[in-house]
Amino acid sequence: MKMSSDSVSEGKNATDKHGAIWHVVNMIPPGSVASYGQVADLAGLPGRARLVGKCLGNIPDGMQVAWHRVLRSNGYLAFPVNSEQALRQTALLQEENVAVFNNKVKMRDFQWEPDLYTLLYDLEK
DNA sequence: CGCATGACGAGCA
DNA sequence: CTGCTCGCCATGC
Repeated sequence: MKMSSDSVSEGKNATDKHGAIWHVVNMIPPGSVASYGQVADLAGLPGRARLVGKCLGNIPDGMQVAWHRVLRSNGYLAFPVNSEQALRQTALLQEENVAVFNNKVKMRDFQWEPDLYTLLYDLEK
């Protein structure tokens, strides 16, 4: 059958991407954090860090996503110091024993490192 | 059409 | 550490 190359094609539409992203984010274990780029990579969207940020800013009402475990690759929270969002994120992180100083987390100590099983199985579902 | 803007990131000076 | 450039791409003007 013929499938017009426009509008369709490319197996992933926006919805699929959002789903993949939220799936990855919700796999980050409590007490660990991941960067936007890391989430993008694990979601099969290399180089799409900004897309991850966009998704986390458009979480459907009611859906539960561990958005607070995602921050910049350099360890800084993605929000301005003392902003409402930064304060809330800091509180949520400290509740799971993730240390936040000066709007920043030490990635060396808290960055999530998925084990092989997670990479081969859990991330595929 | 170009141009600016994002919950971003890596490289370089 | 700071600042600048370029890559990324959806959106809006």
